[in-house]
Amino acid sequence: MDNKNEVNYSCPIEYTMNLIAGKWKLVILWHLSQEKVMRYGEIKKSLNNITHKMLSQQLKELEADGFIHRKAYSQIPPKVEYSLTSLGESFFPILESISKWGKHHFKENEK
Amino acid sequence: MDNKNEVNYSCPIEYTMNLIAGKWKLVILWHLSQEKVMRYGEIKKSLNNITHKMLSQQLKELEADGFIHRKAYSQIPPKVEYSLTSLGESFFPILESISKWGKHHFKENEK
DNA sequence: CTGTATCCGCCGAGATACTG
DNA sequence: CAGTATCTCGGCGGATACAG
Repeated sequence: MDNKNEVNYSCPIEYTMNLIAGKWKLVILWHLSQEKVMRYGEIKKSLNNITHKMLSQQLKELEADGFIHRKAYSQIPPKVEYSLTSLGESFFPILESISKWGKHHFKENEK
Repeated sequence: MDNKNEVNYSCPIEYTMNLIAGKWKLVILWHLSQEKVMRYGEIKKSLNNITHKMLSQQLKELEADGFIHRKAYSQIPPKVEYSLTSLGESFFPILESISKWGKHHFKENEK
């Protein structure tokens, strides 16, 4: 009897990638891990070419997955602060290894 | 004078993610790092729900980016072996940290 | 067995406008 | 300032067939 009706993750990478795949999530987590607390507008400025819609969408998913915490101040104009949860912080080793790789291999493409 | 006409990678993560984003690439690299040499059919079997088209596409991109090496035997039926290049092997720290994260956090979702 | 080509439905993602 | 809703469209990705 096989588990036909379940998603069968053949490996942990597949499992993880289904949580963080996409161009933006890890980048957002990375900035939050550096700055600790960031407002919506700050996050937007730190990313290239991300649209308003995409960013709110990604933030919502990250929050739903329990990776980030959202604190809204009830005021006009609104102010919202984002920060990593402890689960979000558990990505730090991944973020570091990717950042390290990027730094190393990006240099070779610079003029 | 700002570099307006260039893609401005605000951080190394963004740079790297544009190379390996997507659900499949890291999974493929991971299996190759474990098995060293795999035939097309072996890779396909090791992945869940990937279609023929998607796999050839991903393999082609990985080869174009210099992450994997492709060795074709001129025979009928054909035989093709894929393996990591040294650049591909440089992803190992990333793969390891993701695998480690997945193993740890996947357990908590098992029954 | 491995790879390419074509057709096509669906949804990711941009643009825009509106709300509190 | 932060977020939602609607409309729209290109292209991702599945199914299928064909080639070597």
